[in-house]
Parts: sequence; C-alpha cells; structure tokens
Amino acid sequence: MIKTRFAPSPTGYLHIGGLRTALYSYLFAKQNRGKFILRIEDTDQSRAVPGAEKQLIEALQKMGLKWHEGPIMDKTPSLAEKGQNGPYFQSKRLKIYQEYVQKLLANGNAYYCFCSTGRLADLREKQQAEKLPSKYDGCCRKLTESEIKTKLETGDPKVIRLKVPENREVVFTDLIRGEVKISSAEIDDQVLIKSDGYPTYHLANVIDDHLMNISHVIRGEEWLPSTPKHILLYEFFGWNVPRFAHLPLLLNKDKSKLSKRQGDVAVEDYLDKGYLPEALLNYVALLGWHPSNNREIFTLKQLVKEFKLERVQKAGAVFDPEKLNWFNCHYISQKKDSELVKLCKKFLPNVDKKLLAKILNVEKERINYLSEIGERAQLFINLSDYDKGELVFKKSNLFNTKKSLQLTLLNLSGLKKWSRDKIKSALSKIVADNHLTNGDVFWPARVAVSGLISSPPPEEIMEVLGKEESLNRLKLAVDKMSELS
RNA sequence: GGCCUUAUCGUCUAACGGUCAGGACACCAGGUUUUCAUCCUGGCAAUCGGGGUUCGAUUCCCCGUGAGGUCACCA
Repeated sequence: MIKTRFAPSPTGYLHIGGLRTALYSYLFAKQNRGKFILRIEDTDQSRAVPGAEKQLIEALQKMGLKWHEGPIMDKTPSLAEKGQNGPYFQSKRLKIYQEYVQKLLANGNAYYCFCSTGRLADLREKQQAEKLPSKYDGCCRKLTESEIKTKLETGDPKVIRLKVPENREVVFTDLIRGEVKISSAEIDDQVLIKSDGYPTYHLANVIDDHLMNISHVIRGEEWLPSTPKHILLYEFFGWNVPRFAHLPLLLNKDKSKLSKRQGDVAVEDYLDKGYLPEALLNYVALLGWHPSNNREIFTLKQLVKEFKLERVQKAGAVFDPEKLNWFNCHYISQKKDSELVKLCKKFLPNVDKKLLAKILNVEKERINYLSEIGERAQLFINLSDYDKGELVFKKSNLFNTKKSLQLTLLNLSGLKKWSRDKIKSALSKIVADNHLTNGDVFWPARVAVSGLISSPPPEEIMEVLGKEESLNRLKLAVDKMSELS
C-alpha cells in the first residue's frame, strides 16, 4: 500500500513550497489508490506559534487536499483527529520517542551527551576558523558507564546523540535524483533527544514514518543532506527504509530559496487576496513537473491522473507571480457570476448581491485577483469626483462632445428596454444619423457615466447602473458641458 | 570552506542519440474595439564552457565553471 504524508511544522502559515510538497504527495498517493496523511511536527517549543496548526489545517482544507489520517477541524474549539495511527501531533507522542530511543541506547547506537552549549559553540567556532567542517567531536562517546550514571543522577543537562558508525558509506536511491552516496565521515552525531526531552526532527520523523507505515517520503531538497542520518536510524531500529523523493526547491527571482523576504509565500495571503485554489494548485503543480505534451490547464482530478513522479524536475524552479496571475485570470473568467458573488462578498460587504453579480459579469475579465473588485466596483456605486469637462474635452472638441451627449441623453431617455444591446444600438444609431464617429459618441458617454479615463464600455456600465442612474449621470455631464461653453 | 544537488529562451518547461530545438508566461509589433481589458495574428528570445564516445550529441561519460542546498538541542 502506497502511503505518503505531509508533515509541516506549524510556524504560522502554509508556505507555497509546502503546498507543492503536499500536492505532489497527495497526487502520488491518490493515483496509486494509496493514502495521504497529515502529521504536525511541533517538536520545537521555542518556535511554537499559538493557533498555527489550526491555520495550517484550514489552509490545506481550503485548497481541497483531503487527507485520510490526521488532525481534523472539529466543531468544538479543540482539534480532533482521525486515523488509526495517531496521535498526529508529535508533541503528543513524546512517550513513544522516549521508548524507542531507549532501544538505541541499549544497542549502543546512541549515547548521552552532557556537553554544554557553550562548549559546542566554541568547538564550532574553532572548526570554522580552521576551515574544517563543523561537527561534534564525539567527546561524550568516551564516557564510562559509571561517569554517565553519576551525571544522570546529578541531573546535569543532557541530550542523546546518534552514534554514527565509522567508515560506512550510506547509499540510497532517490526517486528523483537517482543514487546518492554519502560517507559516514560526513555525518554528524546528530542530537536525537533535546535537553527539554523533546525529540529532534530526525528522530521523530523516522519513528513516525515507520509507525504510520509511510512508504514514500516526498519532501523538499533541503532534506537531502540529512537523509543518511535517517537511513542509519531505520537500520538501527531494524526497519524497512521507505522510498525517498526529494523535490527541487522553489526559488525567488534571484534563485535563492523562496522566502518571505522577497514577496508573498503564505498560501493564506494569496487566498485572502482572492486567488482561487484551483489556480494556485494548477500553477504550483507546474513548478517542477510537466507532462510530455503542451497542456497546462489541469484540475486537481486531472492532475491525479496525469502527474508522474518520475517526470519531476531536478533543478529548482523560480516562482513567478505573473504566471500565477495568468492562471488566476483564466479560472476567474471561467467561474459563474453567482459563484464569484459568494467569493467577492467579503470585498464589498455593503453591496447588494444582485448588483454585485452584474458588476462581476462586466469586470471579471479585467481582474487578476478577486480583491481588485473592491476598487473596480466603485464606479458603479458612486460617480467618482472628476472634472468631466476636462476628461471629455481631451478627446474631442467641445461642440461635438456637448452635442453628442445631448443626443445620447435624448435618445436613451426614450429607450423602452434597458439592456446593453439596446443601448449599444441606440448609440450606434446616433453615430449613423448624425455623421459622427464612434469616438464622438461612445467615448463621451463612457466618460460621463464612469468618470474614468478607462473603464468598461458605456453600454455595459449603463446596463448595470440602470436607466435612472445612467440618465442622471449623463445629465450631469451635459450640464457640465454647458457650464464650459 | 567540507559535503550534497543541479544546469534548454528573462521565467516555467517539451524534445526513443537524428526536430527549422516546440509550447506557455512576460515582452514587442500589427489587427479587432469608443478607452482599458479580452480576443486574433505575427515577432524577439535558449541547449554554460572544454574534452571525449558516436556516422551524428540538448540527450551518454569525464573535467571545469556557475547556481543552489546543507553543515543547530529549527524544521
């Protein structure tokens, strides 16, 4: 049974790179009729952010990535879980780690270390000065049993370290990168249990992946150098080693690891701005993976079918917000007005739903993300402060402008049915009957009702505005013209 | 610095060892249009360098070079 997991640490938000990792893990499990689980790696008390788990889970849910096991949002304020292999919060599994690390200790695969953080810092400094790789020097490996016993009894601060064997070559086959070899001389005696009794990532991750029957570990490339430590742990425990797939990193424009410094990286932020989950998913799927044909538009369901782990790129991919916008645009214009209304309500809470639907119908092809509607809708709500005379005057001469506005007002007043088609033909008729150009008629009309240099076409605006308001605005413009002449 | 990973247009990428090196985003030009946007048409633009292997390398191998990651009681 194929089983994958997404195992984020709750640091405050869902990183866009995390989203892609979760997506690929989900896709791989799903297409193999396997299971996808969510586990929260909250073993660092010092970096704990209150409420972060909840936010993370919510974001993942909004994105539509469903997991078979893991924490779930319950109706009660506390977080519940589903699945047979819980708990799915590492902070609730401390006993398990303690129990397993005892086995390591008993078999001589781990040892207590009482070195102070001060000594370790000095050591590192010295090694760096001599340009040596910084590694623990194995000082506490030499402690005798009685020495250890005394130190434990006196309650000195202690950690437990991995005893990395000498002269070993750790080899594994990464599903994306192929064979990777690392000499044990390069591997540090990693701390497994911290002095506060919590496990480090390395220990907890290996134990949980085993206990939760994870078959494929799909994670970011930053984990590649520490994979040998994990493999050593699997061996010491006598467990099967899962398959590894290390994904290429997501990059900033300057090719460094995608970070908050250089733009939005929180999925929540994109969601709040009105990026659609399907657009985010589609774009992020293509960062590091591509089918052999030219297709680019995929729903989540289609991705489950088409995605191939073997086709995942090896090199990092620059995150390009422009292309994300293009996807988002695409998905927005595909959406029904009624659905968009629901999604946009929060940006315009005081606007009537019916009106909002009409506005969206006109504006949806002009926006990159939904929150833009807040500003774009203003022209339908209030005629903006503008010098109408100035705007109209720029385009054509005063006489024609005034004349065309008067004709427009007159003709539209007599219109029985108020629809964009009728309005447009009425305007066209004015052009034809009076030997005017489209520019003479449409432009002033559009400016008169929008108050803006650029806007949707006049007939579309007027249809949304309704007859009364449209005529009022036209009249206002005519009056302004009279003042000027 | 050690170790690891990596390398096709500006960006995301396609190409059984044989293609005029293809597509998308962005950009530019033209067209449609009353403006903006949309839309249509066209254009610009890439195999990091050097050696091999081969009749033939983007593709396989080696060496450089560049880029990134990682070297914590963070994940």
